[in-house]
Amino acid sequence: MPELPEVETIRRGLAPHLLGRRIQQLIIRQRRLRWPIPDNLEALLADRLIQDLHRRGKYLLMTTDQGTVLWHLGMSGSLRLLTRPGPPMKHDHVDMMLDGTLCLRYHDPRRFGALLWTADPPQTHPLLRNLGPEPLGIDFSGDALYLAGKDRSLAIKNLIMDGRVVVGVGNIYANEALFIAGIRPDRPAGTVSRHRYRHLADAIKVVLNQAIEQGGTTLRDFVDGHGQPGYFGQKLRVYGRADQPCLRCQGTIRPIKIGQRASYFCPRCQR
DNA sequence: CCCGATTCCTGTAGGC
DNA sequence: TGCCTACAGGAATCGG
Repeated sequence: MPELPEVETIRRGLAPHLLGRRIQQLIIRQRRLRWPIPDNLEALLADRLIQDLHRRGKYLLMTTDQGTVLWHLGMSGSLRLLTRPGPPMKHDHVDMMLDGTLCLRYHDPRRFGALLWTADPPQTHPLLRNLGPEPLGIDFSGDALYLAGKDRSLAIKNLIMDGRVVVGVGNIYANEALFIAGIRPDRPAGTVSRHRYRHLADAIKVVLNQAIEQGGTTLRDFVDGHGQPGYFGQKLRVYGRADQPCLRCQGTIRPIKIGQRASYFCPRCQR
């Protein structure tokens, strides 16, 4: 499931190969993703020059000479750079043909991803306009989290997974960050002190940076732009470790559902 | 405004 | 072996 570290890993891997190249042709085999791929995207992208590859939250932003491609990988999407593409497999929905035989191929079994276009500054696009700060940027802090969470009853885990509060933190890293910070994931956001919010903000930064260093987390099918898995899965402290010993106190990691989502925590270390 | 439930989708795993 | 069901989840949207 691509969260911020996985998208950043893809971005870093692809950028050197894409920058300065021209899109020869876009081949779309399935337009129905989270939102339909725009009807005229083939025409809009033909002959466009790729000038930059950015990330905003979990969105990959491909800047061209006439506008920006917004790419979201949903939960099962992958982008692979292929030097000589073979015949498309099932769920290979889009091929972006670059100079020569180079091909950027989008694969997404569950089709929760999106491929959109804007000619305007991307930050004004409806999907990006209301996004909160980047967790690894200077606008994000424990104080910012505290302000977003005070007087609110929702679970702290849901607060940090809300893209309007902070972007890029999905289910896996929310669980990990709350373990590092020693906060129960189901604790009402309004009951967390400013001091503990500072710890939490630090924990989010730590876990995301560690995951980026490891090339992301491959639970089942995540691969980077060159088809390589990430290795942070071996370093997960609580996620998916129900009934296993806590790495800190040897107590037992407990699974709970929070807002229909799988959550894991150590009842002794997290309060 | 706030917050929980619902929705999209398909591969995988577990029960029988 | 095959059929069925439950489950996984990012994030917009709906309903109370």
